Amino acid sequence: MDSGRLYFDPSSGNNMLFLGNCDPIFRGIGMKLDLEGFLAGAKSVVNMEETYGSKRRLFFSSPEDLYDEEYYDEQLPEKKRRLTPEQIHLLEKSFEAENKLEPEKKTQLAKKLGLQPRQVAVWFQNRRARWKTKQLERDYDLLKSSYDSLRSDYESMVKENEKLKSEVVSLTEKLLTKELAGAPLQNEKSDQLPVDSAHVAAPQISVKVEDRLSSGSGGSAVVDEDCPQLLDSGDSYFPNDNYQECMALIEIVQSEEDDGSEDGRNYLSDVFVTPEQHHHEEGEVLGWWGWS
DNA sequence: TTGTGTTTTATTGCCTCC
DNA sequence: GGAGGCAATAAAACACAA
Repeated sequence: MDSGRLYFDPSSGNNMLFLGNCDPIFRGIGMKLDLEGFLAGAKSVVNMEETYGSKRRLFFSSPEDLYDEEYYDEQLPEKKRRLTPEQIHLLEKSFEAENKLEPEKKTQLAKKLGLQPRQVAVWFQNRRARWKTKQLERDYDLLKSSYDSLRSDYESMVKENEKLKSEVVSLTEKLLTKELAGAPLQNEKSDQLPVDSAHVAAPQISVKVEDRLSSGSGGSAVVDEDCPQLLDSGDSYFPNDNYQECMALIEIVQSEEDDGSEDGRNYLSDVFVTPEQHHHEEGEVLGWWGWS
């Protein structure tokens, strides 16, 4: 560790290589050498494998070199030196062009920068890692804004839905009130509540027909115990409260209406029915009104 | 000045590909 | 099996507040 490090010597303006602490036998010994000289092929000193890792790197051609005074310096340089802005600029430019290095390009770049090829490789490796991290952040931001937008759409739709539901309830009430006031609605029903279109959006609610028909005056509609089910048993557009409110009104209307109707039917009987009843009720043609 | 957090450079170990 | 890539990590360098 901490061996073969490059640093910039401000006094000479040269990139220098720090050799020391690289091997048990050299531990504690530090030395400097002129990198330019090294790169130019100064042969007496360094025989270095490019690859670090588990391999042992050889710094001296012979043990004698270890004791050669000219390579020592009392003042130990920094262990790690940051690259100069110029070096980084060139590396960045190369990275922009290509984020992976061909071996030739690596050597070429290393020479140009006065660095070891290994340093260039490491720089690219770290640069790729940084790029990846940034890319992940960008992707996260993108997904988050997309999620936020969808969520906001969803929330406004929920609000709109609530609004429409309360509108339905209030209109239903008005309708029933009108009916209670005595206005015959038989002819209006098909206009106001076309069965086909109504199918699309209503919970299925039923009134037991036999109950409705059983007596002249006392026959009250009874809500089927199993009835308050929605077609889609999951999310309801028609909360239980509203449903019960409506059913209470229907009960009143129906008990009023039974007396006078010709066939014992009113438009509400067409409206509130379960699919089961739609099939089971004998002799009765029941419509149904559903919300989707 | 010092403590602390962040960034950069370098190492290690594992994996894949040829 | 060697070369090269990547993830994880160490450690130096740097930035900055107190």
